[in-house]
Amino acid sequence: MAINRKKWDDLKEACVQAAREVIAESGVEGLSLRDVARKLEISHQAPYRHFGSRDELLAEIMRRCFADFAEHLEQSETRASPGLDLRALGDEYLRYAAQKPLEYRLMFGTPWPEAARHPELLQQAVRAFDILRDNLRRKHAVGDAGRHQADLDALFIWSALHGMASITQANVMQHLQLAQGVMPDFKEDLMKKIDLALNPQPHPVPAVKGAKRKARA
Amino acid sequence: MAINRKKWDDLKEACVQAAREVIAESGVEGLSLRDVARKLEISHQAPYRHFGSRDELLAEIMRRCFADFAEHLEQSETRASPGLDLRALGDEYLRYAAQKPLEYRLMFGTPWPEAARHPELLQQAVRAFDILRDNLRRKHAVGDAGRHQADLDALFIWSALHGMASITQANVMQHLQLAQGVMPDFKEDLMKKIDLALNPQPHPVPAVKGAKRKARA
DNA sequence: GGATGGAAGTTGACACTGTCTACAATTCTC
DNA sequence: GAGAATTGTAGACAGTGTCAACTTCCATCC
Repeated sequence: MAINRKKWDDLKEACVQAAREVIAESGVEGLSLRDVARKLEISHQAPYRHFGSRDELLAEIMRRCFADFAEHLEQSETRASPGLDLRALGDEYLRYAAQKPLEYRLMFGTPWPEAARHPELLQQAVRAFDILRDNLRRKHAVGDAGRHQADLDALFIWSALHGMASITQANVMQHLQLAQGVMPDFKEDLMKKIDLALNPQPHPVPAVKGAKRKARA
Repeated sequence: MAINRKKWDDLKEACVQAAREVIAESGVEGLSLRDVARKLEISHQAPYRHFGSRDELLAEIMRRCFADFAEHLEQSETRASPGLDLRALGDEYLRYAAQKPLEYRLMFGTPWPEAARHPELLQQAVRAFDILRDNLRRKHAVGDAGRHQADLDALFIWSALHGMASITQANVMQHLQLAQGVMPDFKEDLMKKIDLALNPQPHPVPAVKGAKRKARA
């Protein structure tokens, strides 16, 4: 039993691994179950013993990406000193998107394969969002008003971060003829503006490159 | 000559139109040149006389979407009273995304078909961004520093707007168990935060729905 | 006028895909 | 070991994008 179970897991695992390689080589659109089978030197129907369809394989890969993503975010949070955790969270979000563009595109740029039919996928995705939301809830008063504001803040941060991540990856930025030095400052400036939006300053502060402000407790 | 030319344009135009219908019915992924041909009751190879490949047809549709999008943004700008133009621009951006989700997804959610090979597509996309950028340049000092800041502001606004648009369309929001009334407030709150980030307040102002402030000259 | 050349549209083929069905082999259970 | 269930294979089907050869048509030139 154990042996059989192991073999089964092996091939399923191998399929996922091979599929990720195919995606890395040819993109999500280029993923084909037959490519996966060829890579593993098995018949073109073997993967169907473990995944009912191409979409199911894709959903499994996406689920793992979200789990991996959420883990990264969680780690960054526990590493950061208190008060800087939001900043660290944003850094980690953007670092992940920059370092694993294919995974990021897979999670946020691919039409979801019938989300309702893949609850585990959904669960991991919500988990990632909850890390951000829980963080913000700690900064707001308890009660309905606090939760309301925390959710709005979370959606705003997510919007800005996701917007930047996908714009950066769209490789259209090179054609915008941006002023000298804008691209390297993009991230820092965006973080600063998020901070400003969440913590309106009593006194206007001139924008200084690299300037960071601590989030209020 | 004129007749011939017209016939040619007719079929090319009809292909684009039919393709947009197919996309509206089955999504970008479901677009097939053979579907287009069937819809027009022509042979499956006829569209190839006008578009070298499926990607080329897609690029043409995307180009038109961007042109249409840019036109909408421009109109909103000329309609708005001065000082409110940025606000109107953001409103129009989000309205367009909400009312034409397929077009928006096509422009910003589809992997571009080799951007370098479709300069007209790129040109229309940059045109849309330039509307936002030109608007911001008017609010900043002339010179390198002003251009630098205007570009950063434009990228930030674009990030936030695009982030919100794609998050809203991802139909994942329904599963986030957001607090009561968060979704209807999402847009207004995001706009307010963009404003706060761009125009830091000398004195903290309580958030009032619909409050608008004039941008600094 | 008629010949001619090129463009537009058609037909047929090829390789590829996802997925269904029928079959063989392997492994677990009794 | 016999039977049953799981796992893998082989073949087929409809669908796709795209190449090549063919027909049809129309504008141009003699």
